[in-house]
Amino acid sequence: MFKKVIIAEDFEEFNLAIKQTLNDFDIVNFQHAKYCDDAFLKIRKAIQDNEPYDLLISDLSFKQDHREVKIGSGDELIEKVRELQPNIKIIAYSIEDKNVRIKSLFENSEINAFVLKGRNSIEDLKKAITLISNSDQKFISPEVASALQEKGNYEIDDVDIKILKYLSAGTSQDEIIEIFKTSDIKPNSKSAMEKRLSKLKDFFKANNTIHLVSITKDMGII
Amino acid sequence: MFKKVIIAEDFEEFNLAIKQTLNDFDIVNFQHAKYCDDAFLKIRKAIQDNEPYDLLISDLSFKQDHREVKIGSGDELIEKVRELQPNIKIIAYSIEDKNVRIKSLFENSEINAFVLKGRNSIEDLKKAITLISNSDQKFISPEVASALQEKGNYEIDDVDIKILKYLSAGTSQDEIIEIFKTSDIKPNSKSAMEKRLSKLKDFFKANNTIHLVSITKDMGII
DNA sequence: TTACGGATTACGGTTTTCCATAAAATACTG
DNA sequence: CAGTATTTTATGGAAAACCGTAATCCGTAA
Repeated sequence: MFKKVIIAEDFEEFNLAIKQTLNDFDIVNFQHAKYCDDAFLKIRKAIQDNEPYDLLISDLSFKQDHREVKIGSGDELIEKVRELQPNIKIIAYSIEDKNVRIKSLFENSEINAFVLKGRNSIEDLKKAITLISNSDQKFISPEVASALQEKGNYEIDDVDIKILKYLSAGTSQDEIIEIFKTSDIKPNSKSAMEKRLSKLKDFFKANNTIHLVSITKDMGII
Repeated sequence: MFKKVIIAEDFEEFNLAIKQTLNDFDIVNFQHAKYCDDAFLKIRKAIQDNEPYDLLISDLSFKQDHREVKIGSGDELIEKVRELQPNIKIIAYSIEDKNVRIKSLFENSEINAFVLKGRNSIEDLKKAITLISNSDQKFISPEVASALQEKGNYEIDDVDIKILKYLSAGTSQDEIIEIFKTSDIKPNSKSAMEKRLSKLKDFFKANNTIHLVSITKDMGII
């Protein structure tokens, strides 16, 4: 079982629930941080002190407030932590239920478990901790387990995202082309723009551009 | 102080936190429901039994799952409850931070308090309960207090919202007109549609329709 | 009834987007 | 180097959206 745990979570309620869960496991050596930055610093300090954490439980989205932060999301935190301390076990604990993001967490950051916040999340959290503490198995909440089976990704690149963001900000296609030309972004013809949009609409099964922006907004990719 | 409380909240973690808060007030007679439908039924039954609740603490957004529901959101629940039992005190307890929705809750459903879930929500919840239990004052979490000072009422009606929703779902203007004609929604000409959209774009300062949908999505109107 | 005003609808021209095809540029291969 | 893909750009016509103006409908009041 885990000996030293760090929690990154901004909401009081979830912190409370996680603490109680850890108590049930007789884990007493844990700390929590309400900001990703704090969590990261603590993890780094623990390594320096030769008393590293062996489990990170992290939320994905953090509310912005007055404080300036370097790491603004759990995704970033997880990525950095995985890099800093490859052997730490990581549980993502979030309301996020978009397949793309969940899959990316498992593939790119090699998280050990994904627990979906919801009507049965505490139970799931317990299962996840039990499972990953003594094995290298992965845990994922059943409601979103299908995320991992998703096949085939055509990769969406930076330029795609840029286009979508400009569109959602009210920029016309022609204007975007102009912007791309002046900032020297490579494919910048009318045709290229149209082809890209067509691909995106195809990929996201969108009827038209409005629909496309709407979908990608919902998915949180813009 | 309140004698009998009902909680409508689907997440375990928040339920736990609310319960602890009520304990601090020595309120022991409370029940919670994970679905709006259940909460409504309990409130109605309590009235019939002549033992009505005197406080409702309700979340605004509820996760959808396999179960079919009549009341899908806290907004609806609150509206119906206010109608059924005008004297009940209502606390909306939500992550929602869009001014429009908060303002509408105070104005249309006359909620007594709005507590924003976040880094200090338990404290706010306590303040809200204390304040509204013995007076008719309103409470609102400071982070969103500005919502009430917003001026300029919208003349945006149901049809506007319908149009925006259809647009964001990928329906073309012509298709929407067809739908309106078959469902007998009153202004259903091409011109009317265009004029409406033009008004909306003007009002929201949107460059084009994509922008309009994007803005209204961000504001939580659709 | 008639006259007026507001709301709705109809119409026409312009712009933007959409889509298919072809030309040009670039990369890849033997 | 020639020849063949692949990618990027160009072109033109169709559809959709945009925008101003004019005609029509409809309720109200003189």
